[in-house]
Amino acid sequence: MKLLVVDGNSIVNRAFYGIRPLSNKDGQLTHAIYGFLTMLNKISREENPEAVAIAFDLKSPTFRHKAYSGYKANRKGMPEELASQMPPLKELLKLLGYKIVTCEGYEADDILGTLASACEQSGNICVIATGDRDSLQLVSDKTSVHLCTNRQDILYTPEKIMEEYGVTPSELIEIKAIQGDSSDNIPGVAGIGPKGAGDLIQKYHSVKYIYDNIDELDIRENVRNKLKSSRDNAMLSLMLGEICRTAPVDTDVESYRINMTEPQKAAQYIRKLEMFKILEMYGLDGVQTAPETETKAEILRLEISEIADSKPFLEKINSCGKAYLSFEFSDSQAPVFAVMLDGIVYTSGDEELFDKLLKSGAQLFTRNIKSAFAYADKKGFDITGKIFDVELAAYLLNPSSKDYSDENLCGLYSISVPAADNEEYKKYCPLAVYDRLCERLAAEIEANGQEKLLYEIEIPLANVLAKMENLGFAVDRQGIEDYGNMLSEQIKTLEASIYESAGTEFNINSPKQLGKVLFEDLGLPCKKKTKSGYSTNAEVLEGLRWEHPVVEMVLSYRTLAKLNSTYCEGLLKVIAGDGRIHSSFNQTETRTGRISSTEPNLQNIPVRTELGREMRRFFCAREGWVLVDADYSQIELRVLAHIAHDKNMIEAFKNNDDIHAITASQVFNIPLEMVTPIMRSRAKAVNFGIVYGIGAFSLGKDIGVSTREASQYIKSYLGHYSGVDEYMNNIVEKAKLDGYVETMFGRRRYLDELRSGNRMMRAFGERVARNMPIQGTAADIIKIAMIKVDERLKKENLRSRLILQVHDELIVEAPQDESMYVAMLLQEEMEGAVTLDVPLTADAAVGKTWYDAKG
DNA sequence: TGACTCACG
DNA sequence: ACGTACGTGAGTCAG
Repeated sequence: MKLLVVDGNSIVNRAFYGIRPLSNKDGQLTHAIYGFLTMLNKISREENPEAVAIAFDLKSPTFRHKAYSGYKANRKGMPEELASQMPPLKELLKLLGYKIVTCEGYEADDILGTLASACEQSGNICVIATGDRDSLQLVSDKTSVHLCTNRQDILYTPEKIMEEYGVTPSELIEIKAIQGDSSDNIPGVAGIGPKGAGDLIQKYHSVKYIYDNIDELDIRENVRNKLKSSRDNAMLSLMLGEICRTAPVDTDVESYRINMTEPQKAAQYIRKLEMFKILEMYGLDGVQTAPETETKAEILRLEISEIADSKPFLEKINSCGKAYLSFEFSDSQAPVFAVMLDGIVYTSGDEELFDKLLKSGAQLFTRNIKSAFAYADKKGFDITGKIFDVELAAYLLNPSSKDYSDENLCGLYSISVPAADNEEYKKYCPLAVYDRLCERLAAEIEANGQEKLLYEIEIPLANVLAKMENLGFAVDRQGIEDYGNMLSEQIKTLEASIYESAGTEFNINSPKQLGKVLFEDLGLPCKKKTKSGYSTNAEVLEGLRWEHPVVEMVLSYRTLAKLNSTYCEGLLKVIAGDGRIHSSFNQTETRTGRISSTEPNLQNIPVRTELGREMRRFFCAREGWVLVDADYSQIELRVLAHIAHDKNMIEAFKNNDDIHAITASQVFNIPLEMVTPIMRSRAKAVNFGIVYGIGAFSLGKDIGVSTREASQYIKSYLGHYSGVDEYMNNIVEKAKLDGYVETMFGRRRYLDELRSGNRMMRAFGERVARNMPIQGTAADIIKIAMIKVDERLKKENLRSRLILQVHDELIVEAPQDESMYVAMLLQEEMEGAVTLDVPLTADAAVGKTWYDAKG
């Protein structure tokens, strides 16, 4: 039999520091629990043990079997954020059928040693899972150590240890006795480190032998003296370093067999912690959780029937004024839908009935309302009545979530979903409890003060986005093909030159192969590395430009290959039958409130380089029409000036000054006339940095000055813009108190990172706290502008339509004769979307193609 | 599937 | 001592 012995404390520590904080709605942190179970599961899959023992230290032992006064005195206590996860973790492990082992006066290490010995004696196999190299001394032909590190797991057998350390497992104790271990307060021999200790033990095998023969051995004199003066410490260390194998714990391997007796309880507990991935991992996602009232015999059944007669059905909906609705559309756009009434789910495919429902004026409770808007747009009618969209509501409540499915949301709010006996009907199960789910979500939206955000921004926006998707963006297919062919030619030529220059043929697209060629075959100096090898990104290559002619060619190759594969080939693949590209605009993807664009992403079409910008010549208006393009000028900095109430910055924007030049004159303390282009561009980078949450190192790297100099700039900046300085400090403090930050319109982002024990993670949380209200408010503003533009185009019976948004830019396709008016309309609605303490300005331009229409 | 690279605001 | 600015999506390689 195979026994897996888990070093619980070590693994939970790795999980805690390795994963960013997660918590459930009660505020219970769960990332250490989640990480622990994920790691345990991975190890179990690899090792396949029949029995598992999970060893933990006890919190405050009353005595130690190792009588050494300073022992582990300097080991840090467990942070509260981790301590709070220990009781639920242990409870959950028990529910999952694992046996937990602790022992008064003994450490987890000692339990590992004891169980490993027990296995060896009873002829069983033992695998120890730990993140700590201390346990390697326990390795034998029956015991292996599965070491979990940040990078990868390594399985240690006696052979592997010999390969890595050149000694036997038990000789590791001898090495440690000489080298010492400050984290365990093992003194060792002063002045001898891992290398010296390893060499001594490889040669002489034991500390005792070394001391017994110390004057006869071939040892360097200074090492001999160090050994001599630390003799007592070395002997003590030998004792301290050896893991005890006689802890009084249950050594009957049979008793550790995995045995989950109450899967329902386990499932319920996992749901309470909101760890739905774990539910799947243990195959418990199908296990029904007993209702909290303990009337567990009763299983909710989905009651379902077809709508026989639509007339009385509609009347009933109209009289209650609410419809809980789910739907999907087939390729022919025929709807299949279901409506919940009094807990019963009614299904239908009657198109006329569906349209009537959408037009009835009843409040619709549903999800994916964007696709219903798209359907109505295609059929030429409007959806009336108030709309509640589950996914949009859930997104506003927590934009960081990755899963807005009904199942997940019901789990989140402990709403038991009825089960269906029919596969086909499974998808309708949550609809039977939609009244409860919607009520909960709506109540939270109200409690957060996010009603306007939901009903006046996101839901109307879904309609605008649906229409943009339907209409699409016309493209010049032939133009893209020709351009792509031209690129392919150049790529072929470059490829040949690169092979010749490098003296070898390889896959230039493979960073691994490219790294080998540049840094090994050609011997170029390597400055930066990635996890898996040499870094070959553009920044690194720029630095090597003058080292070898092949570098320049690789840079060009990369540029051309990207243009060709992502843009030419990629876009050609998604041109629809109408000659237009219909991107999807996702409204629940970003954590800041921006929209995203997929299949294809039209928000990252090249513009920064002239060659890439050519691509925009192929995005055009249909025959006789033109594009009207308008973009906000400095919207994020203006938002910052407003929310930070910074007098200085507000004044600059009121005067319609060149903000980067003004910033330069302030930061460098010189008159505006004396600002050079270089200074302006540095000031611009500082402005960007401020919005992103600033760091001197990165700013310095960005503008090519020392970290020192960059930090001078920042200091000077914050000195002149004291309102910004105050805001940056206050927002972080507020975020720590509230647990979230928000935009001017109440869009929230929760920041569990701020409570992390990990410094990097906390620093990240602080930058996000500074940035999200700015980026998010700007996102809110352009969304409002889009809704207003759309409304006005409709109200004024114009034929022009919005076709694209790129964060601070809107594009309208307009008939030639409407173009001038629409340019004005766009500018007006964008600038007037909201009123801030600073003016908002937008610049509009008209052109036949996107290239021409962008100022 | 994750890592790397690179396109955009 | 350690890694380094915010937010995205797509193509490619390699395990």
